[in-house]
Amino acid sequence: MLSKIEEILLLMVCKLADEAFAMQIREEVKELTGKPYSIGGIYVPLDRMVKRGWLTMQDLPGEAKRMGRPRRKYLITAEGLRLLKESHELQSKMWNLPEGIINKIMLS
Amino acid sequence: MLSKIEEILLLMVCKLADEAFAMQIREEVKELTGKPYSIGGIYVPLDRMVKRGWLTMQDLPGEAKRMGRPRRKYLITAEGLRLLKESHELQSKMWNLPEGIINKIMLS
DNA sequence: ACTACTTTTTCTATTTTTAAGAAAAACCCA
DNA sequence: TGGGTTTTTCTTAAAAATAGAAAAAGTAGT
Repeated sequence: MLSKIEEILLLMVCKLADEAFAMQIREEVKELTGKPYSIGGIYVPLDRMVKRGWLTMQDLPGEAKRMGRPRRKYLITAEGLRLLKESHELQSKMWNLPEGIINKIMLS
Repeated sequence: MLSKIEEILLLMVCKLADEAFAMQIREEVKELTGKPYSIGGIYVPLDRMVKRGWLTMQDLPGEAKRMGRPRRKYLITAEGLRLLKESHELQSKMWNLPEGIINKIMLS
């Protein structure tokens, strides 16, 4: 099962598409959650997912005009997509509860 | 931020209401996710959430006809409800993406 | 009442993940 | 060339997930 941060990161990679660089992703996560994330908090799970084959990296050496190391673009794999879909389906299932329960939660 | 299992457990406590005993919850989680969970996989996060004030426990000594120790019923607190709501809102926000991206994922 | 059995909880140990950030690498421009 | 900026690599510490043995408490049969 995907962890929370893994799910968020995979989704942000999909969303950013050609702009899916680690620091851009970090920005998106901050915006989404409202909380700043440490550098390791982004790279560590991203790299773990690369190792597992849920993401791939594509080096863009010097191509884009910028400072720093060769930027790495992240791309989601078929397996990554499958897991993300599965995760979303679990959530739909989870929250598919009787009206009364949902109201109790959402009106709290 | 709630972890995946914490969110599921809080939700199952809400759903089961008067039947929110650990082993019942374990059954529900298995049914929801399709995977069996170890005993510790249920009790450890439940107890952690009690310590944090997201759940409370109510002892029902001998009341219900059954074997074993006095059964413990779990109840969600106001703080637990708040976190669950927050978690749901984050998810709605996350998955609120352009149609094209959603399709790419859901049709994979 | 003693014993065997069932159910639920308590407790512990191991592995995995999260989290934070220092240090290194690569590039830019004066 | 040398100082400044950006991105990545690497390391460490804390928290969470996972698995399951052992203990507790009651029941039923003899």
